[in-house]
Amino acid sequence: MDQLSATFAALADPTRRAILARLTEGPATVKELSEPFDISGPAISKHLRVLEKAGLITRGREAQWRPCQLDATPLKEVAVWAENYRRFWDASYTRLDALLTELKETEQ
Amino acid sequence: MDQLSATFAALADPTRRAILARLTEGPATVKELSEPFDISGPAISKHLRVLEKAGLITRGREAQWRPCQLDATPLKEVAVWAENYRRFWDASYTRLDALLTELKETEQ
DNA sequence: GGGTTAAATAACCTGTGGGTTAAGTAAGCG
DNA sequence: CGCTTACTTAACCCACAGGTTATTTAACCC
Repeated sequence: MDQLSATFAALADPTRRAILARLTEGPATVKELSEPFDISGPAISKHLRVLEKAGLITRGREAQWRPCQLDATPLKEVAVWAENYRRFWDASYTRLDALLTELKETEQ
Repeated sequence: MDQLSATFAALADPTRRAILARLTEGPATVKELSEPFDISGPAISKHLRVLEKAGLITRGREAQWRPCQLDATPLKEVAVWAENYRRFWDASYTRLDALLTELKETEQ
């Protein structure tokens, strides 16, 4: 699976997006991250593994804790990818497109 | 499934992203869209249904053709969502964060 | 009407995603 | 050493995603 697909797949789950949001406030342990959800520890571990494989988090080791930290690098790729479609949602670009089309027609 | 999750899930597949890229060049029929891939028609139909449910394409009806058209609106949501993480990948923001932290510490 | 083309639907297979519980690993602590 | 805490791994379940082939629907064309 390519990098971008892995990133999108990781982001498709609300729990994982919530984990990323929490990590914007700073590093956290697995226990802390699991607090807001009523799903089991192993389920959280799996989510973290997906995020780690997608390169969205890095993990440390401090005694019996495995602190997680956000790595937003892949999100830059997402932003860049989405930006390429800006002209298709942006109204001013749409008007520009219409203008260009019109010009092209009058040329012929 | 919420809108954002549906969008990310739709974007997680490379075939579907390729279809969106093709549709930036203008509307296309199902046949035309399936041309570049060596997967069956029904498989393409399923991909299109996913894209349609995510609101990324709209479909018309012209005789026996069902032309597909790009609707990038959900991609704006993606861009906005990703932009919220800009300060975590942008180096200058990182330096700003460091500066703010430093300031906060000297205040105490 | 009969044949052809475009596309969707149905039925099926297989892999994987997200969840569970139970057991294992690893570190702190009395 | 033995107990507790933090976390992972293993084994399992079920739903769904992505693919297939075969069939159906719908429209055009002769």
